[in-house]
Amino acid sequence: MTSYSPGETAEKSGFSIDTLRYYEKIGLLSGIARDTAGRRVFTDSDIAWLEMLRCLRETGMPIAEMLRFSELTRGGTETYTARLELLRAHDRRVEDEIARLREQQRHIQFKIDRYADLLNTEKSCLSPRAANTT
Amino acid sequence: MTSYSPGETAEKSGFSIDTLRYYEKIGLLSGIARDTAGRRVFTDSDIAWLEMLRCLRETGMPIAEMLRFSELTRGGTETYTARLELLRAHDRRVEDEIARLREQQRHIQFKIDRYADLLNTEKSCLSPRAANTT
DNA sequence: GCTTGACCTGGAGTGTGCTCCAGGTCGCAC
DNA sequence: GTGCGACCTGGAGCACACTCCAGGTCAAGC
Repeated sequence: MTSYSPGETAEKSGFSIDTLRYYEKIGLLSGIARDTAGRRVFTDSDIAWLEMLRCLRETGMPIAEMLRFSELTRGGTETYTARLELLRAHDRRVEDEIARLREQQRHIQFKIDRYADLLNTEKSCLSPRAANTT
Repeated sequence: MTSYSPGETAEKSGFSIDTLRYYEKIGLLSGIARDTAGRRVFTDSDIAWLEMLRCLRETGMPIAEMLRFSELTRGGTETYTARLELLRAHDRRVEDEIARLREQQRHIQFKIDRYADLLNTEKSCLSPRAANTT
């Protein structure tokens, strides 16, 4: 099992070293090994867990809920159902968020079209003979 | 031209009265009329502008950029190109954000499937004869 | 054995976007 | 003319998720 220094882990995971420390402090990372000098030693499975965290984080899950998920993950088989439900609820929220963004994007694109039209009209006024070339 | 009290405006726009005051203070709303008692009086075009702000806000545009957009809007025809560019850039960011969410959502759904499989396997162990009924 | 650089700790500070509060004003209903 | 509720102001406070800092430790290279 390969092991990684804090610096390597930061680079691989995309979290800063400070964020890694912060995540350990609040309990999102647990059981991180130390070397004789007290420095953190990350494993492949730590990296995998960090990727999971990154995925949840980037889809807008609040830290508090990620904490709940990592507590469940520390539990055994009997927490599978709860974990599944948590992820499914989050998946639905992501779906809703995407739909909301799409909807708002339509409004923005409508505005964009309006401005494009206004600019066109303006151009036509400046050079009237271009008005028919629509 | 219909006019609206702060309370009505809050309800119609979805922003709280405090947020409306805050937006006026920082310059996102300008030229809001007052009645004789000094109370704000909003018009239909204020409401329309608030809808635009809501749209930009909910698609993740930072306040600083919304400020820039409202300054452009206060300018005349000669800012159309700049406004168009700003909106187009934002539209692209929204597009990217949606793509990013979709991509991360795939990872989450992969995890969901894994947990669902694990639960199935577990069930099969408890009642072995169900193992073939895949 | 000394320097260097990566890391350690606890705790304070930061940026963003609101949200709340104290103390006051106004207009209307009773 | 008193009470009430909606609103006003300036400014403080808050939630979130980090990010930075001071002061210190350790291992490796020269």
